[in-house]
Order: sequence, then structure tokens, then C-alpha cells
Amino acid sequence: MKRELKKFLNEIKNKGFKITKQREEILEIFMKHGGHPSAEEIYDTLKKRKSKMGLATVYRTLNMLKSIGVISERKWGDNKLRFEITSEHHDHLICIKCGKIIEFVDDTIEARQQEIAKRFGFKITGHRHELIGTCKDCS
Amino acid sequence: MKRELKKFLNEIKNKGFKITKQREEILEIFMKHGGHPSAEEIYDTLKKRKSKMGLATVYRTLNMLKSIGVISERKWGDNKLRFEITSEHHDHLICIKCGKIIEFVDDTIEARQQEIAKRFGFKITGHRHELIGTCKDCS
DNA sequence: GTACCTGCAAAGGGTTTGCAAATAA
DNA sequence: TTATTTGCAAACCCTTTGCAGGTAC
Repeated sequence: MKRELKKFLNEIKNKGFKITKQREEILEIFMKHGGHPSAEEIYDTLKKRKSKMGLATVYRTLNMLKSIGVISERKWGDNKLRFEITSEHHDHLICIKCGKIIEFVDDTIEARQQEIAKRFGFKITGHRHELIGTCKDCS
Repeated sequence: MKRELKKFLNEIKNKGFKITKQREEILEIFMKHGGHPSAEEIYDTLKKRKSKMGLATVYRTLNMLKSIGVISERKWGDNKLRFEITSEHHDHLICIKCGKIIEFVDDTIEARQQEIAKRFGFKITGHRHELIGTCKDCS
């Protein structure tokens, strides 16, 4: 994990941005907690850690990390932007009753996507694939 | 098209809502223009037609149609809610450069989704599947 | 007639921006 | 040193809500 953090910090420097405690701290949170936090959730985590970072900085950092490709933006039904480390991409099953999120990766689907893109002369840089419904416990 | 409009109006009445010109007009726009309009785009179309409907009514009507399942909500990268007639569901290729949207349906993927859901005891009620990248003209 | 619907304007919630002070390099 | 970055508060944008008047049935 230490190694991956370094990799991201390098990425920031290489793209001409400066390394600051704030940026480091947000990356740490991503790596420690994983998942798909919203800006507000990251902000709350920071407050628990007694950080004095402002919400605006959280947003600016997230947008910067997104612009250099370290994290990606995703949206669920709750109308908030959510983010994930780009390299940790999964597809998702989302329960509309309890909000549970199950992650999955399916090679057949991934391959099929490439074929479809090729058919249309499309170069894929990302994708979002969510199955919405009710989970075992809720249905 | 006339027939489908009637079907939707019936759906509204059966669910205990009233049929109004406003609701009829919004459904007409969906059927005439298709696609995945945002609330604002529908509002603009209404203004071109000299309708005096307020934006709030557009939002309320969209939410009502969504609640009875006639339309579904989808989100793209522009942070606005977009809507489509539920029965006209497709998956999408979205170009990040020019914003072009290509629709597709792939049976292999649809079938695979069902298998995955089954594996997790999940009952699927909807899904969202978007491939993001650059189209033939932009790459 | 009455419960539901509309238009308007004001409020709400999430995200972005302007600016002066602080900081990385 | 000096261009970036930060924190704060205000601005913004999209969406929802309160209310008085209007409308479907």
C-alpha cells in the first residue's frame, strides 16, 4: 500500500502538480477504505481524523486526481458524485432496498464490450455497468 | 404512436393520478423526440411550442412518470438527470469528446447479467451499462 | 364540490469559484 | 522566491417544496 501511494504521488508530480499533505491524506483514505466514497464521506473521514481540510479542497483534489486518471467518477442513484481508484474498477449489483453493493467482474462481458466498441470504431477508456434490483435478503 | 400515448395515459389513470394537458404534452415530447432528454431540454422544447408549463411541473411530472414506471431515470457525465421511456431501454456508447451517444443491445451481455444476478441471489429490476470513450470521428 | 394539479418564487443540497493567506519546490 | 494550493464564504446549478389559485372528474 505504501508503494501504491508513492506511485500516485509520483503521478501527481509528473503531471506538474504539487504534493501537499491534503492530497496525500485523501489518497491514503482511498487506499485504507477503498470502495466508492462521495466527497462528503471523505470530508467526514477527514474530520474524524482531526484534519482541518475544507470541503472545497476535497472537491478540488478529487477533480485533480480525476483529471490525471488516478481516480474515476461514478454515480449511483443518490445524486452524488462518487469516486474510486481507477485501477480497482469493478461492475456492481446495487440493492434498491438496503443499498448494499456487490462487486463483480465478468470476463465474458468485458470481452463482449470490446467487440461492440470495435464494431462502432469506438475506443473505450472506461465503462460503467450497474445491475439494479433487490438482493437476496431483501426480496 | 397514438396508441402508445393512450396506453401511458391509461397507466396514469389506473395508478390514481389525473390526466392533464401538461402530462399529455410531456409524454408526446418523449414519443416524438425519443432519446434521453433532461428536464431542462423538455422545458425548452415546451417553450418552443409556446407552452406555459413551469419547470417545477416538468420535474413533478417526470418524477410521477418515473414512480409509475413509464419512464426511467439515467445519468450521464453531465450531472443532470436524464429520462427515457422504460420500454425503449438500450445500453450506450458515449463519446467523451463530442458527446455522441450510440445505442446498442447485446443478448450475450443481457444473458450474462441474469446469470450473475442469479449467482448472488439478486433480482434485477433495471440496469445501466455505459461504455465511455472516443468515437470513430474523434479518435 | 373537492381532491388533485399547476405556476411562481423561494428554499435546498451538492459542487464550484473568488480571494487573501499559506505553502511546496 | 513565486507559482500553486488552501480555507472560507459566497456563488452556482439543478431539483424540490410551499402556497394560493386552477382544474379534472
